[in-house]
Amino acid sequence: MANTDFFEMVYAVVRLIPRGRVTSYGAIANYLGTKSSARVVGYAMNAAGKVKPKVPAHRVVNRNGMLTGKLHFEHPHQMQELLEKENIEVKNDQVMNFEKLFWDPTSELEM
DNA sequence: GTAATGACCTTGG
DNA sequence: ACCAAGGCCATTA
Repeated sequence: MANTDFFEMVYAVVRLIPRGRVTSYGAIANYLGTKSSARVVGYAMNAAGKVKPKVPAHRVVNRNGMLTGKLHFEHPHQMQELLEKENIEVKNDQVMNFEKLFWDPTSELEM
């Protein structure tokens, strides 16, 4: 039953995120054409851990580069750990050099 | 079917 | 500059 194609779209983009790179909900929503539905993107991440294959939701942060969804992970500290493993510096639940590591699908994919 | 919530973003005071 | 409120889309109760 075609589970919300919107979700799969989000998953596809998130899975395309290069290693050591991060993106924001609004960026994905914007790429999908529904920048107003940034909340829905976040909601999609809610089921990310239930979808197959699993989606690297740890590479998705809010516009401020803050790990807002880390609390929603199976293990809150896991998100920061994964990000650090990707060579990404995380301090105070915030991604350092966020603008530098920011990966915008609209610019990388859609161009 | 209506109401409330949410891993957000934008705009107004 | 900082604080507050609204809007959008989908899911769940």
